[in-house]
Amino acid sequence: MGRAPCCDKEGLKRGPWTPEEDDILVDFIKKHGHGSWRSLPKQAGLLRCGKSCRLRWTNYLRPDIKRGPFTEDEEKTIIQLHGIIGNRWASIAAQLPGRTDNEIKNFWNTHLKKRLVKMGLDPKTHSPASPFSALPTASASAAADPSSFPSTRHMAQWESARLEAEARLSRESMLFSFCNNEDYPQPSDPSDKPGVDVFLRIWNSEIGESFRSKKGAFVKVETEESPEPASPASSSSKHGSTVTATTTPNAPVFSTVGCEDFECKSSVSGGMMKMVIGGGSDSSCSNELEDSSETSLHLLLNFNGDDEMSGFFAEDAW
DNA sequence: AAGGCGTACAACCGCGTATGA
DNA sequence: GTCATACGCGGTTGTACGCCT
Repeated sequence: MGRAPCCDKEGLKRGPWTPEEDDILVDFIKKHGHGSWRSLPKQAGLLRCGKSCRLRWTNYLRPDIKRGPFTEDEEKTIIQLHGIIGNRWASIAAQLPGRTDNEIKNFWNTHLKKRLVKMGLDPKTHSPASPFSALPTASASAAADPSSFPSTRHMAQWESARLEAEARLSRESMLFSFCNNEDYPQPSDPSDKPGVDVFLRIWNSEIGESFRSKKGAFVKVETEESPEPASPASSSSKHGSTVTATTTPNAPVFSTVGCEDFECKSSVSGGMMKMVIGGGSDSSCSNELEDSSETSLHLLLNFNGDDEMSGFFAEDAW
């Protein structure tokens, strides 16, 4: 399929935008909306291609863009989501109102990626780097046993704390949101609702959409109250995988949401939270999903209970 | 003061995909 | 079903800026 050129390059301006160009673009979009980006520059009187206008608007001029440094909560969200879905900046940005994919991508590449590398973690997999990688102090045994690696435990402990809070909040949200899942209320600013159920948000976001679009995908996340560290050897089967973590006792809650050939069940009862996303019978598809989800969750949840998480966000971790 | 170097971020490029004729 | 078009996304580049020597 032939791809149309982005624009007529002749006579069009490139490079940094001037304040005058910004004003023209903002004024035009305020009055007319952006409509077709391709025709916008001509209509607005800008010597730019539509693509450049769209980028300038979405990444810089849009009124709802949040400026300023990333908060710790935003950093945590980025790291967590990146560990799960990788370089899907647009999906990550969808979870951070006011932040653009470009901004998050830049922040990742200039700050967070380096921090992970410095900590001896592979920024792609978030798993401990091999003993042959850049971290000279990482012993072979630590690399072989992620649970013994302090940095991993930092991440894991934070993740567990989130899970605990999310399990608690799930009790309150599941009954209502799953009954009306098409209109699940998204927080305008997640920072207003710290700990809001990430599973529900993910399920109702593009990320969830990507899961739902995989017919036959099957993921099972199970948490149970236990004083013992989660076993690294979680069960894995044709139907999905099981991951365990510590939660607090909860009142029984059970709800189900689904579509034609896909189903998401969740329950919280007597200290056990169980979430099952499933459907179909295509095991090859199932395996594909299991790999990424299981690996990430295993890594994050496989830890001891000591309090070392603060180190990840400590100054010296930069 | 000047040059070198590293960092941060805006902008560009090219590919994948959705949509409509 | 095929093709053309437009848009969105992720990777990469260019450049301004600050710090260090």
